[in-house]
Amino acid sequence: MSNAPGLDTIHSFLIVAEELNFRRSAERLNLDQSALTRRIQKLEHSIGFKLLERTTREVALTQAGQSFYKDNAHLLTRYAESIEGARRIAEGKAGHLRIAYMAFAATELMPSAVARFRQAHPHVDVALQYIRTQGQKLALANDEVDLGYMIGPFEHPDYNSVMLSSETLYVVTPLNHPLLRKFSISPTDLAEQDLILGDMREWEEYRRRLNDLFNAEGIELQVGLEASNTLALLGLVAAGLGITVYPESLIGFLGRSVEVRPIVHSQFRSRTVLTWKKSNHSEQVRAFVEVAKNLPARH
Amino acid sequence: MSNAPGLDTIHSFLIVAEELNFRRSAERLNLDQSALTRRIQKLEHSIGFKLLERTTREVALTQAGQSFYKDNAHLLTRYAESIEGARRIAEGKAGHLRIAYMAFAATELMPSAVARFRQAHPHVDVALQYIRTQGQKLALANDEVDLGYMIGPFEHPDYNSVMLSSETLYVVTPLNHPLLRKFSISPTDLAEQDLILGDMREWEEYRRRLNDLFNAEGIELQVGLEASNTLALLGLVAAGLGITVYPESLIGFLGRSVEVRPIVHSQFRSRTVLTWKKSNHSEQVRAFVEVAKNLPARH
DNA sequence: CTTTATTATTGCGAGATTTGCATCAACAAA
DNA sequence: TTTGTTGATGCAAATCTCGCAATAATAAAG
Repeated sequence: MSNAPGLDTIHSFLIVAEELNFRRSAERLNLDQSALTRRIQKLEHSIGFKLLERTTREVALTQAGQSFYKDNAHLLTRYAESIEGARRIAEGKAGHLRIAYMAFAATELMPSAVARFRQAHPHVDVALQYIRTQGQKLALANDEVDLGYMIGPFEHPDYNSVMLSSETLYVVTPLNHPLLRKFSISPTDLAEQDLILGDMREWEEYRRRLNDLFNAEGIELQVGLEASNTLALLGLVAAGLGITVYPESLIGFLGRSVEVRPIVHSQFRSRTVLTWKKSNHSEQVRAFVEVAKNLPARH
Repeated sequence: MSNAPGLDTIHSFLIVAEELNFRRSAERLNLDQSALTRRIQKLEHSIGFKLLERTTREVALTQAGQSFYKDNAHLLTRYAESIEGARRIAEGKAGHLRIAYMAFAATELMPSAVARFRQAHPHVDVALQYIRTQGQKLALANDEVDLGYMIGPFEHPDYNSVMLSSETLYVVTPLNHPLLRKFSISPTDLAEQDLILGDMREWEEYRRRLNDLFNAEGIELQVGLEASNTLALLGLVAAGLGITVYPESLIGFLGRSVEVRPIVHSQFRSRTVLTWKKSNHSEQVRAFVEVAKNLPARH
């Protein structure tokens, strides 16, 4: 039993079983007729019984040969299909991809990348999941997602990450707010203002980052109110209870009840990175990152 | 594409995919570890992409490798099963057999052979078909049946046949018939008797044979009446309208309303042969013939 | 930090396998 | 009888495969 036949040998038998003629079969196989004869002989020897009944003038399938043919007729096709399926995955044209995203990537960065990726790789099924930055780090570690759009920067020896955007932060104020007299705002202008921010549980990383930024400038944030969603937050701002700070990608979605002004300061930016495990060698990940990095700049 | 892998190579990959360790896999395969490495390398080269991601310390399946594994996990099992199925047929332990029989084989010869054959080859399904001798010759020629129990002898260059029985012929008479005074009958005793036989359409070959036998003795048959089935025939005999001739195998089935006497003459016998096409190399046929030839003599 | 142990890979020569060419034996058709 | 076609076989060259030994990478242990 040590000598299992090759797929080519099985293929040879299938051809002979169809042609019932060694010379023609050998021709189809681009093989010498004697070699073909020997392949069949060896195959028969390896399984222990005759598959073909042959005289010098005629070749016929034995009953066992018929059964063997019927059972293995599609073996090669199946094998070829298994290769094609695997190849599509290897080339990143199939398989699946689980992508996590946080709020700031939800409006522009993630959708446009996913749209373009799906166009290029229609056979890859993409699963999207809203997870906040901290949760994404756990999800990545546990291999629950393949990629995460998170607030950056993020440096870690086990992960790769590329910075996809560094957006200007904007101050969001009620209409007719005093700050609007200036066309652009500096961080120090916000020192005395009441801030309305998302609460810690929901806006964790963003709050942390903002704190760091202001502290670096020697400014202590005065958070007067908290809300857990954007709509509530905007309502409070519009009502004149304070101001808030949002990255550029979101301000296009704000209503007309508030005004915005950019914060002019090289450090006051919101950075979004795309992160994945270094040990994740999936070709789909590579392909997606490629797409995400090279998105055409939005006017 | 000319280098299709061997089944052993595929097997090797499956093992490695399970073990995720070349050394252990090589051990399971009774193969040097370097040879295993090369098999996998060659396999990957033949399909054009990597199946395994390996460092010197760890082996992991690529996504493509996972897909390839899943698709081919049962390839070897299926192949092994295809061999087993074919082997059973090759050994005559499976497959199918179509057997035709005529009346004289129906009571003893065919049933006992079939019974014994099915016991030895339970996986062969046997299809039985009542066909008269002439019809069997057509059925065999058209490959509609594999074997035929027919009235013999039958000689033909394209067919094999073995004689299974040569039975004494018996005269069947009404009770108290004059012929019963003799314990055994000679053919000439029948010269003046009224005979009742099966009609030509239903009893074709038997009638032909009987005619030949009597003619060879210079006796012209006087067929007084014809019937198309045995029961009607016996009824006519019992009613005293004539006598008839049956082979030994049937007289045990006759009722008590008639008497029988053997015909003592070396040529006056009914021969039953089992016939099959020489071109039919089915192992089941061979096996059945073997069984049929070597049936234990009945009592 | 060094040593040790374990891993997969690579170089190489011996042996086995496969191939193509030439030839043969069987047999059908002319 | 001749001719042509079939599958099988002898043989030598090319190719492939294997096992042994050595190597490089790296994790674990001292």
